[in-house]
Amino acid sequence: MKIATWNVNSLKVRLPHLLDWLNAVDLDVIALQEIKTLDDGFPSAELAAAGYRAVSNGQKTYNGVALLARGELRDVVRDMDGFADDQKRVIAATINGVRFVSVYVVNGQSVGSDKYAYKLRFLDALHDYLAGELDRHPLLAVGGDFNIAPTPQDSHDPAIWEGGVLCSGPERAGLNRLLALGLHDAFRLFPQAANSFTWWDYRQAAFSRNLGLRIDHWLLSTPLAAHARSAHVDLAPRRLERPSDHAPLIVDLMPGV
DNA sequence: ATGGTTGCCGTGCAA
Repeated sequence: MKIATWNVNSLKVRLPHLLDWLNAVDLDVIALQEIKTLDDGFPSAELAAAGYRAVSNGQKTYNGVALLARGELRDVVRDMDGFADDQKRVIAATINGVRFVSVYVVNGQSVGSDKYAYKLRFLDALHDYLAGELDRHPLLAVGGDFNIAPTPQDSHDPAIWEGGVLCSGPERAGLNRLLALGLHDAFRLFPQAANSFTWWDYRQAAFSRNLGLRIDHWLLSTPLAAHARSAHVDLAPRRLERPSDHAPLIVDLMPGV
């Protein structure tokens, strides 16, 4: 089973890229973030024609997440129970016996800002939410834009990024608390090239200079991580004209999970 | 040099 997570930065704008990519890469499950569209405007027919069912938790202009699958999506849950939030950042569904979560973690703007405080609260809520999901679903895969680079090697220049938003201690502590639940950063289960990133700022030709961060992740529960056979960033969609600022992260799981 | 790029029913704001 091949799974991917991709922050598309507007599903409307990126739909041609997404459809071409789905055609080129044989994926079973895709977690999308920043779809920036209401469920009403969701391109279900186009995706169905490409062979995918979809569920979404959409919002106008900002945020919004979705899950696509070749198979049936069961027990769909939107948002985190008990965390009051107008922003649509979480959706979960069970596919082929595996529980999937697509999450768009708060960006946080800058350390010490109100949005940063909201990010830390969101991470706390995500911790409690995923603890519950793990209790119910031993096979759990959480994919998304976490807006956190786990270590200094996950930014192109620690001198610039360390301590700032996306690379600060409290954010990393929040991510490490998720891992301490028994989740594993799928990308680091395998040897990877240095300077592997998933996001590059649109400005200053950051992508062509590989000035990026690794902030998109698949977190796998221990029984699921045991079935992972590879993980890689797919740079092809980021190279296209008018791309998302993120590249997809693909994880291959052995059949029969 | 406090810039720069993208997407949004927007004309500033969030990323």
